[in-house]
Amino acid sequence: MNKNKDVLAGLEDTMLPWLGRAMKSIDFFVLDYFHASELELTKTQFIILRILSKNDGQPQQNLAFLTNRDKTSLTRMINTMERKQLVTRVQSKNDKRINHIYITAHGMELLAAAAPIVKKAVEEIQKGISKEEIEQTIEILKKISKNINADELTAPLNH
Amino acid sequence: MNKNKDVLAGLEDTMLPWLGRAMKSIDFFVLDYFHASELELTKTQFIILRILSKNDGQPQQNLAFLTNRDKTSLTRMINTMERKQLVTRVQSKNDKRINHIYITAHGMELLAAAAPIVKKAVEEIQKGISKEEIEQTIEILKKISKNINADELTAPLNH
DNA sequence: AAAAATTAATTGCATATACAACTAATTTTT
DNA sequence: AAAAATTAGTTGTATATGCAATTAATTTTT
Repeated sequence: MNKNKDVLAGLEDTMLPWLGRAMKSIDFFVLDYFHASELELTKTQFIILRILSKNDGQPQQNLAFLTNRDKTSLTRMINTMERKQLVTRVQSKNDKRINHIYITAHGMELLAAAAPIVKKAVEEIQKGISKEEIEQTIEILKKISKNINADELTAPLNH
Repeated sequence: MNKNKDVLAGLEDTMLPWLGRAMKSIDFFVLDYFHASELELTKTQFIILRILSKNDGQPQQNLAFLTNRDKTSLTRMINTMERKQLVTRVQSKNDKRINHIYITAHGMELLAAAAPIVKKAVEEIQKGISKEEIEQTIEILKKISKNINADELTAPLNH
């Protein structure tokens, strides 16, 4: 019975491992759902398209911030998505360093096709959980994000 | 105001995007914590070591199941971890197809070093959230995983 | 006992992600 | 105006992940 084992046992009473497991399950589930629907989109691509549908023409770095991703990760995401004609890069005329990212018609189509599939997946995921429970859980999740972001302000990051 | 936009707006009232954001924040946070402590471990490696510390000598496929990973992903995780001398593969004598995975002394050391760091990170993450709220949230997360797994039984997967 | 089916693990190919170092463009200092 | 600092994006290198197809070993059928 070592000290190490004690700490790790206590971990099961925290949200961390359960969040990890739930997220992992959800990732598989959504991936399967997309796959089964023969939807040529990944979860990340869906997230980026969704942001663009609300805020089109964002600079890459902004998009990285909005989707909580490292800018290098976003660069390569946009490479992939441009190759698949989901988005286009447009260099800014005012500042040649900046690429504005726009969703294409094809991107909008796939996003529209994804919407009902995501909606159905969410129904499955939330089955048997009351509206109040959902609201409470969302509040807790927001608190977690706030805790972390408040902490990061002391040591600003690159992403 | 198109149909697509409606569905996606409703998404914000579900747990899905908030879970995604919280998890993404946590991943960055834990990564930073490990990095700042100069701990030569990734989150995934930590998870696998933790399982092994409780259930040493698992066949790879079992380990994939226990950590909710695709078996090909696990094969490569074990490649990396074996290279770093965190674990060892031992071929079963009864069944030559099976590799049993054992944690090494070095692996145990790093796991022990990680434990207090993880503990501290969890404290930050859960700051200002009551014990009751934590318990309730864990129950919801369990329900989510159960919903998904119940669903997958109808179409068994490879992982 | 031989053939067929199943199983555990691996490899090929593709996506996603992050840190460090870099390039090119712009802004701030001096 | 020239030098220094900052900023947006890219590239190199590394980890992590999944599906499809493959290999090798074992079990089930015939």
